Amino acid sequence: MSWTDERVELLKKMWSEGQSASQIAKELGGVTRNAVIGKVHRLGLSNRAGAAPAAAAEAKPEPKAQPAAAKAKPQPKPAPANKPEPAPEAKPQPVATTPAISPARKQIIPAGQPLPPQPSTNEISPEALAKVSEIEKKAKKLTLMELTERTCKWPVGDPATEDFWFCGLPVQQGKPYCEAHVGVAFQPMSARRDRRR
DNA sequence: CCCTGATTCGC
DNA sequence: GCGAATCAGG
Repeated sequence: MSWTDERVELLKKMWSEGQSASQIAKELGGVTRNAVIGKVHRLGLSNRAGAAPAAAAEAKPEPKAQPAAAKAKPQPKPAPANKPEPAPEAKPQPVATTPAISPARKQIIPAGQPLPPQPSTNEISPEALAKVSEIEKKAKKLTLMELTERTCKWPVGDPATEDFWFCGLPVQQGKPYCEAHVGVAFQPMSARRDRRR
């Protein structure tokens, strides 16, 4: 595949829209994200200047004044030092509360058996909760089968209803949930204690 | 581990 | 000009 006018145009469009290089590459097909990034640079729009007003104070004193000896090929190649790897220490402890109880559930009585006692909202930080309800609008609303190792597995709604789905947003590394849901699922023990009412 | 963009350099 | 390999960061 070569960079035809239309392909370049699509590239420019998507790039200025904030699409990632990999997304653009997928859309275009026949190219890798590296190719896209390379092209972006050659086109000179690496600064995402597509629509960004940009900060006036763009102090870019980069003289770029490389002495004639530009061919300089330093590459100090620092030695990969060992990683002491801090220490587990104060690791937040997973809270085993049942997620459910989305704001949408309200007072509707589940069609089936009454749900088990739900600790729900009262023990979760308001901030985290707010964050959740906000991103839930953007949720992918996946079905059980659509979940992958990389999609948030946070359930939303009532399983006894049609109004039930899984968040599906990109998960936080290692975790089973997206950032927002990790926020309500995992809490430092202290925070949990303090909230006790 | 997954992803992001940035850079280098042989082709 | 092109883009894989690599780098650097989240």
